[in-house]
Amino acid sequence: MIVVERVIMHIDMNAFFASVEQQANPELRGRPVAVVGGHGRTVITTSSYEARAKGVKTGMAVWEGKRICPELIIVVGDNRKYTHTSSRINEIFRDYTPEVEPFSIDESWLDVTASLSIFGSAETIAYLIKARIRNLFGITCSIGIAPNKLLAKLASDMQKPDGLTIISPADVARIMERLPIKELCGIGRKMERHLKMMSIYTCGELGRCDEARLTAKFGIVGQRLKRMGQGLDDSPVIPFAEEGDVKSVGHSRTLERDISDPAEIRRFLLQLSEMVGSRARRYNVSGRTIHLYVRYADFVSSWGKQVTLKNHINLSDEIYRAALGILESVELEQSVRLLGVSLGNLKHQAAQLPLFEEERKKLFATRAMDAINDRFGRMSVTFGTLLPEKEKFGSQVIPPSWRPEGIKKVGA
DNA sequence: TCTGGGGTCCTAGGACCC
DNA sequence: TCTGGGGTCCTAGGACCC
Repeated sequence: MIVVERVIMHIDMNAFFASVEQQANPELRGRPVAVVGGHGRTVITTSSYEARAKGVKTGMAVWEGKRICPELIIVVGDNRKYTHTSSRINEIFRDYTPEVEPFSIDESWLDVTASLSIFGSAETIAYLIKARIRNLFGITCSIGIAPNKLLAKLASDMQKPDGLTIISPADVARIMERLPIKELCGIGRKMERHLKMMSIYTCGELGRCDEARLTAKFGIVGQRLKRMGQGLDDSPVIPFAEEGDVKSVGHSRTLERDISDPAEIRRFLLQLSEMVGSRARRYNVSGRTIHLYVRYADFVSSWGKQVTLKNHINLSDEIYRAALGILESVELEQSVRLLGVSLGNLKHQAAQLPLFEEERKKLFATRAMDAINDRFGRMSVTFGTLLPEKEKFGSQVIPPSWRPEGIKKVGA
C-alpha cells in the first residue's frame, strides 16, 4: 500500500462579521467595531482588530465593551450579508479543489493533495486564495497548511491576521513538544483541567502518556487524545454535499427581561415554535422529538426536557403544543431568562397531501404564510397572539456555526 | 449594567421486548 | 416460581466547537 502524504489547508476569515461590515461601510474602516445581536441582552459576536487591540472580546456584554473602549462602534449584525459572503468565498475555494469542508461560517478545510500537480504548491494556492478574497471582499484570512485537519487548524491560528503558516511533517514533533494542550481543537476548559490534574500540560506529554491511563479516565476518547498529542489525525475532509444528515433544528432566545407571567412565557414559546417550524418546513424536514430548554433568572440554573412523539411533525402549532406540554409538566422555580425549542429525530418530509380537508387547509395556509415570510422577511405574517412581541425579535446575528447552504442534507 | 445562539457527539441509566 | 442477557429506544446531562 502506498501512503500518500496529505496536504490539508485550513482557512479562517479574520474577524469575519466585523470585516464584512467595515467593507460595506467605509466609515467603519480602521476603527474599533463590534458586531452584536439585535435585541436587549446581547453580547459582542465579533469585533474588529482595532477593537481587539483595546481589549474588546467576543462574548462581552456591550456595555463592558463600551467601558473598555469608549469609541467602540456598535453594529447590529446582518446575517444575509455574512451568509452571502461566506457562500461566495467557499465557491472560490472550490476552484482549487472539490474537497472543501466548511467548519463554520468563517472557516473551511481544503484537501489540496490532488491539486498540487496543477497549481504547483499549497503555498501558491494559499496566496491565490488570499488575493482573490482580498480583492473581491476586502477581507483578510489566516491560512494553515499541514498534513492533517488538526494541525492545519492549529497552523491557521498561529498567525493572525492575514497569516500563512506551514507545518511540514518534519516539524510536527518539535512543534507539539512544548505546545500547551488547550491549543488543540477538541480540548476545552474541562478537558484541560482533567489533563492537568494528571500532570499533562503539553502535547508532548499527552502524546507520550500511557494510553491505558487515558482510556481509564476518558473512555474511548483516550485513544484519540493520545494521537492528538502526537499531532496525528486521520479524519478526512468531507465535502459539504457528502456530509451526513442534519440531526436537529432549534432556536433559543434570551428574553429582553426575565419573565414569570405564564401567558407571556407561552407567547414566547409559540414564537420560538414558529421559528423552528418554519425553518423545518423550509428544509422539508419533520421531527419526532421536541426539546424544551429553560434558563432561569439567576443564569446558572436551567433544565431541559424532551418528549418523543409517535409521528413526525413540523407544523408550528404542533411543535408548540408538544413544547407547552413539557412546560406545563414542570413547576417553574424562578422567572425565566431564556427559552429554547428544538426539533430532533428528523426525517425528510413525505411530499403528500393530508387526507382530510381540514388538514389540507391548514397545510396550505401554513405554506402561504411561509412563502410571504420568505419573501418579505421573517414574522411579516404570524399568529395573532404574537403580534405584540414582533418588535422584540429584531435583526438576528447568526452564530458562527451556521453552514453556508443552511442545512445539511437529510436522508429519506 | 453582567454573561448569545446554533449545533454535534458521548455516556449513563431505565423501560421494554425477546 | 426463578432465572440471564442482549438489543433498542428513550431521557438527561455534559463537553466541545464556532
